[in-house]
Amino acid sequence: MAKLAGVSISTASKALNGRDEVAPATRTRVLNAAARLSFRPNALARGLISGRTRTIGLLTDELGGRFSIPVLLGVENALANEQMSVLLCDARGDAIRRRHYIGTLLSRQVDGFIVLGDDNDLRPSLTGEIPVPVVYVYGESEDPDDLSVLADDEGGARLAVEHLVSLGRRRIGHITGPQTYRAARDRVTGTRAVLAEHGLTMAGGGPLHGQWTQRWGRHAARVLLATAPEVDAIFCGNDQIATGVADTLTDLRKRIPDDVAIVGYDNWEEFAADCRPPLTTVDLDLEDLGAAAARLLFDALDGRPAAGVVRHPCRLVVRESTAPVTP
Amino acid sequence: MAKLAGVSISTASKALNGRDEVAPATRTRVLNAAARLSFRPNALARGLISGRTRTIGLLTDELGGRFSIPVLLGVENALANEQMSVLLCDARGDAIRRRHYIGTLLSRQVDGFIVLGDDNDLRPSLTGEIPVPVVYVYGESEDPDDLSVLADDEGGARLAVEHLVSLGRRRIGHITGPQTYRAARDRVTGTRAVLAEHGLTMAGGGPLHGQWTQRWGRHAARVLLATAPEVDAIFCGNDQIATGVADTLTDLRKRIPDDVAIVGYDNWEEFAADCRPPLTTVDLDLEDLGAAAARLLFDALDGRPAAGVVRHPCRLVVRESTAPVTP
DNA sequence: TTGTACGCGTTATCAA
DNA sequence: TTGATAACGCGTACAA
Repeated sequence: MAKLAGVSISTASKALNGRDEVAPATRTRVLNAAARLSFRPNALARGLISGRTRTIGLLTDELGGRFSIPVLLGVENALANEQMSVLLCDARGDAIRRRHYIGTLLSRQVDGFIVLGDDNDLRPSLTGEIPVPVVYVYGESEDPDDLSVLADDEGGARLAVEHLVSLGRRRIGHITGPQTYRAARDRVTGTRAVLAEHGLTMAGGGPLHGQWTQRWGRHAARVLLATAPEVDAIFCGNDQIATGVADTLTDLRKRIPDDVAIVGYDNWEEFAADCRPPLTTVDLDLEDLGAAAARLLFDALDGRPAAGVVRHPCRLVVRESTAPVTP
Repeated sequence: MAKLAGVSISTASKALNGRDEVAPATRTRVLNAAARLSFRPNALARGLISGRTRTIGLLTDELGGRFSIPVLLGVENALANEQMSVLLCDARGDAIRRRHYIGTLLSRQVDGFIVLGDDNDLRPSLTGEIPVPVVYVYGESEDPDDLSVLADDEGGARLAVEHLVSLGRRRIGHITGPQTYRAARDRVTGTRAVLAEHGLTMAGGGPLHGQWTQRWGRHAARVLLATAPEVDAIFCGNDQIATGVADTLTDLRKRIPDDVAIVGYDNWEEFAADCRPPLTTVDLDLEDLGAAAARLLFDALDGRPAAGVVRHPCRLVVRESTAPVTP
């Protein structure tokens, strides 16, 4: 290519990289030649010299789950804006595999890591094995010196319950997933806090913990209506549970939202928007979460590392399953 | 590292790469030193020499859709088994962005491409812009000289309808998505073929085309039952439609599967397994599809390129929404 | 069996 | 303003 332009290799390099120590005429000659040959500088050679590859490693544990993808998308998008690329590795929750991937990524000289949790519980820190910056996203690292970017589940629950209270609902129940999930526990905490602030107690006496499924929603709704027939709103731990709850309420001839309002969680479009009726729900803004993690990784790469926990706010999406109490 | 082992760099290289022109004692010394320093050969430098990076570019258009992820997972898994890595790029259906990504991936010297379609329609070939092997998966390339690995939608429909016929169902309807989708058309073709082979016609006179949603399923089921009240089975274009159909049948006091059997499509766990009743459905085996594409890419990288269309078989998953006709 | 020298494609330094 | 040269880390032919 330099030959085609009739200059030396180093001059061509300068011309292409926009350095100003090159004559305009020469530059255009080089650029033309490059275009004609559709020349692309070899990123490997560049990385070898600069020590930076403009590549980050994305380590996940459960890409199949529906939370990983939006986060991944947000990360990828933010990285692309900075001309960086993603090497994707799914360890499938296997420690051996994870170690192996870390080695692979390091040998490929990635500039940094993003570790994507499969649920939002605490997870062992990997930072000790990794000599480049690491950001944890969705799942929190056990090491408080690491940087974790998380969805604000407590805040999301607050949004949901405050919405119900503001609509005049006073007998609010809560049906959610297994207590072993931090997401479930945090949402209970947020729910309790808001109820207490308004001098209310939870209908049914406490949260009903079960599975994250429609089936559990259908069952739990029957239980809740048996123990607390006067319930006028149900906040559900996710949209599938909410769908099941809606099914049961309909079976029992309760009108939604007139008799009982329902709020879901996750804004899983296929469930929430197509429910009968469409669900008011909490959106985790996961794509934004991923983008935020990527930006914090850039900061670390630029020598401005951070530590601790960043909580990313959720958004309330209002649809037809909630409305003011009818007088 | 070589220093620590007290040998020259090239001797160390030979020892690590298992070449037999090195003394056993030396080798162990080198290996020890490498382990102590947790030495990892620089993949960039290797790639620079060998011309092969053991990296492939995965180009998608709509990672958000639920079909991409299983395929991606299958690809990633198959690649990891061959010690290869994936650079992930989501063009989001934008041609500009796609060109840009192709350039990025080429400059990073990927060994090959996998192009993941966002739906299974024909798509323009990218092979002209790409000087390394390319395999198209899920969506077919317009150029018959390219290699496309696709789900066998016609075959999947055959599985579903043959299952219904074998259960003694004779008045089979079909509710599916927009006719603009090749998936919908192919499944209609398969359905018609099987019905014809058994001397049957489609209940309702023909397929009902609408959206891929529960809402459409609920509506279309009413339409179908109005025009063909004797229908004893409904094959649905996806699991969401099937869920909607099940809802309406239940509303209309039809028993599933006693009065009407239902088959879905996709085996989308959250819908199919948690439906009332759980759905018999067709699984596209997408992870396998991705793995197959990866293996065909390896073949091409090894100098055994292929062309044309590979159709990957589907699997019938039988649950409670189908059963033999009661005498 | 081991070590020396070269080259992969690029950028940076420095001499011309 | 341009070009020669070294260096990045590794693998390999070839010399010792």
